[in-house]
Amino acid sequence: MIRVGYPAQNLTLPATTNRTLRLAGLEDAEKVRALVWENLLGLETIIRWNAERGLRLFRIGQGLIPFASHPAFPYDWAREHGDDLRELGGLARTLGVRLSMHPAQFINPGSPNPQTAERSLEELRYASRVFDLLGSEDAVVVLHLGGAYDDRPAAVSRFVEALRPEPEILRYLALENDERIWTVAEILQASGPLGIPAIVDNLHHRLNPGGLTLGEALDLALPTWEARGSRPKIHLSSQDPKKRPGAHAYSIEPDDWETVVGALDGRETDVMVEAKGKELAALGVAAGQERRTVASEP
DNA sequence: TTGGGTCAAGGAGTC
DNA sequence: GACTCCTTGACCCAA
Repeated sequence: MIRVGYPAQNLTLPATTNRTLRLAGLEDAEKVRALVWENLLGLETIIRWNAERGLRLFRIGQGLIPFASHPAFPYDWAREHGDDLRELGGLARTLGVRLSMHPAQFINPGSPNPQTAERSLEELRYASRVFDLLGSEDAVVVLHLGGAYDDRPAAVSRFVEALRPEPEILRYLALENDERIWTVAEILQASGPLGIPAIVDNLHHRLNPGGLTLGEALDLALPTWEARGSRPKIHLSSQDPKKRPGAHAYSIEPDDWETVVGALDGRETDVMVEAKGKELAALGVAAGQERRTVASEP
C-alpha cells in the first residue's frame, strides 16, 4: 500500500503553519507567542483536514516556531508550547497522519565553516525537539547532504563526523538525493555510517541518476528504513516544462506516477507529493491510487 | 488595501 | 565579484 501527503502548505484551507516575523520582531515576545499559537492551530486544522481525506503525510514548515534555533529567540519555546505540541502529536497519531520537516538549503552540518556547521546543528536540534514533544516516533527530518566543496570524500566525512555525536537528531534524520550534487548511491555513503535512512526523489534522480535506474536506486534506499522500523518514504514530483530542470510542476504527470509505482513493485511506501498544487496534487495521486486498487481487485 | 521591496542563514553555477 | 536560484512565501511599509 502507498500512502501519500504533501508539504508545508494547504491551498484550500485558510490555515497555515508558516506565519513568521522579521528577526527584529523577536523582541516582542507576546507577538511571537501569539504567532506560534496561530501556527500550531493551523497545524491542527491541517492534520484534521488531511485525515478526513485520507492524506496520511504532512510536512510541517520549518518556521512552525520561527527563529526557534536563533540565539535571540525570546523564551523557552519547548516549555511554553510543549503541552500544545504533545496534544497535537497525540491527535496526529490518533488520526494516522505522519509528520516531517525539511530544513532549508542553509542547513549544512558538513560545512567547513564551523559557525555554519554549528548553526545547522542547532536548527536540526530544534526540529528533533519538536518531534520529541509531538511524540512522533515515525517522524522524519529530511536533509540534503549540502555542498561538495571540491572534495567530495572530505565533505561526506565532515557530515558524518558532525552528526555522529547527535543521537537526538539521528533519531529522525533521513538523507535525500539532490538534482545536482549528490546521487542516491552517494548519500548512502553518509547515511550508512550514521545508521539513518535514505530518501529517493524521483525528479532529482532523473536529473542526477549516477548510472542507476529508479528501480536500482529504490533497491538501495528502501532497505535503509528497516533498522528504524518505520515505513520507507520517497519524494514524487514532475518537471514543470516551462521552468528550469528540477522545478516542480503544479501536479503529478500520470507517467511519473506510473514509473514510480512500477519501480516500487508493490513495496510498502509513503510518498511525499512535491507539487505546486500541494494538497490538490496529492489528492490527485491518492485518487489514482484508489482507482488502481479497485481495478486490481478480483 | 495593494504592490513592491525585503527578509537569518549556504553553496553552486553563470556571466 | 555580482547575481540568481533553491523554498513554503510572509511581512512590512509606502502610497
